[in-house]
Amino acid sequence: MLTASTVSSTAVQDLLSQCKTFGHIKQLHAHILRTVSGHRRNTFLFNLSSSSSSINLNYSLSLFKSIPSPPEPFLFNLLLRNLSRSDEPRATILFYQRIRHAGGRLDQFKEAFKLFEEMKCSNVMPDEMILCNIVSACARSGNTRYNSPIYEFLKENDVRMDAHLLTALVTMYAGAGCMDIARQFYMKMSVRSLFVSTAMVSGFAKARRLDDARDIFDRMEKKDLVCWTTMISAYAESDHPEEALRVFDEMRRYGTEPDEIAMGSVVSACASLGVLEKATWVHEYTHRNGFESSLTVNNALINMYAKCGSLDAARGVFEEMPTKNVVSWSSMINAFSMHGEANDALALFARMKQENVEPNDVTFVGVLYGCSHSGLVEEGNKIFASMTDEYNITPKLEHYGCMVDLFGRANRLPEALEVIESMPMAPNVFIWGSLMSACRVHGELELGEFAAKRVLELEPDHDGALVLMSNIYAREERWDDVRKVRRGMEEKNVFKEKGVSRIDLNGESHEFLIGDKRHKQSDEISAKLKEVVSELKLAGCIPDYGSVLVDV
DNA sequence: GTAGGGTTAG
Repeated sequence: MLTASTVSSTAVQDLLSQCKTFGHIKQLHAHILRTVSGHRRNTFLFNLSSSSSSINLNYSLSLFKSIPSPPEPFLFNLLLRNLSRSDEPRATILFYQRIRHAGGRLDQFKEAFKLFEEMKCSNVMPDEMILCNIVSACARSGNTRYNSPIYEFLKENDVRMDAHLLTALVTMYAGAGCMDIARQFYMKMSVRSLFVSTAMVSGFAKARRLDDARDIFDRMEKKDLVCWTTMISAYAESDHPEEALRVFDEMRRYGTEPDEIAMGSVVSACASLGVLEKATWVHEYTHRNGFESSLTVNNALINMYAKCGSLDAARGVFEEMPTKNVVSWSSMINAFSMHGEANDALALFARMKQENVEPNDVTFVGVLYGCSHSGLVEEGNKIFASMTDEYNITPKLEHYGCMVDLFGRANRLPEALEVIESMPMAPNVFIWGSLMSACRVHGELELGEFAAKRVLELEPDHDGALVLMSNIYAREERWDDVRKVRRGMEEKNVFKEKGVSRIDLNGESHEFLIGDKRHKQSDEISAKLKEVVSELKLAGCIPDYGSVLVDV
């Protein structure tokens, strides 16, 4: 590669632009050391460091370190630009921190960032393009803790906010869920791209602010498939499946046809709708439109059929799939678990193993969920242990939740409590809530009160915990306490959320609420229910009225 | 130079 014996600046620049491999870099490095000295050597080394940062970051940094005198700000910028384009957003962010402070977390980049200290002395100001890259690198890192220092830096230095920088800022804040700040920047923009508007819609959707999301969406002059999909999945995930399907219809009226991602969201909307007729309709739709082999769509269909009550149809989709991935297996396992078929779930888990499909953490949630709902305590316990022993998967909060449920449902409450105490993370409302429900079902008032109090610490208006507390006090005839809890609930407008059950028969929807006589066959249904309950009693089952809120 | 969506669980 190297032929010139005398090295001019342009020759080195030429050679630099030819550096495509690590070997080239090392060759050129050696050449510069042999043939150039003084200030020019420093400049060449710096250029080499910059252009090698995309090939070998560590080497680039050690090159940088070897430069004896601090380079000019321009050169710092060059390196920073290359760094910020690399796939390692953390490098940029830590680098950025180095510019401002000596502190900050140093791990694998520790060595590299020692030298960035020098930048503080060299009075460097990253240019706008680089700042834009830094902000976007920060967004990609997904760590919100860098947001405000970067913004403060922009403010302190009175950086001009152009469309690029604003887009990057909106994306960063929207991605971090800071929607009010994101909106401030969004409003400053005179021209708003599809990208930045979609980022806003998506951010509001994730923050469960659907009206704000819809507002941005409705004001968009142009809409493409991605932003339609964002709006559809926003409704689907926020339990507004009807609205999701309405937006889907509107999209097609506009002449936009779905791809498999959009289709997956639509299927998912039908899953939360829970209506089998709609499910079969969407299934046929996917076939008519060429999605019959789509992994994503088929995975969503398995889940949809399971949630619409048709385990057979779910199994049908699963078995027919030309290719399956871990999501397909997990979805089918969960489908069995959901329907109380833990043995089928376990059998499928075993088959998955035979076919050498590696389970992931979600797979285990499905398996454990099945075990807990079918009372397979020992089996579930073994599987939980195998996560760490065999599969090298660290149990998450959800898995501990399943274990609390597993022991709790089986009336093995001390062990359920042990699980909570052994957790490496702080238990959340669902964990304590699970223990609380188990205590309620099994009449363990003392532990139940303890669990309910933990729930209320985390969520003071938790309806279930307040009702349980009031019922526990009522049982102990502590009427003052009962009144206190009840009055508190009234003042804060907390009501036990009423569970509605719905069944769709022949295209007609039938809804039932507690104490509800609206249905035209209400009397017949009640009579049949009584009959079933008395048969259950004969078979040894005792109905549980413990959770019914008694009006005091 | 910037930059947007999805399927399993919870």
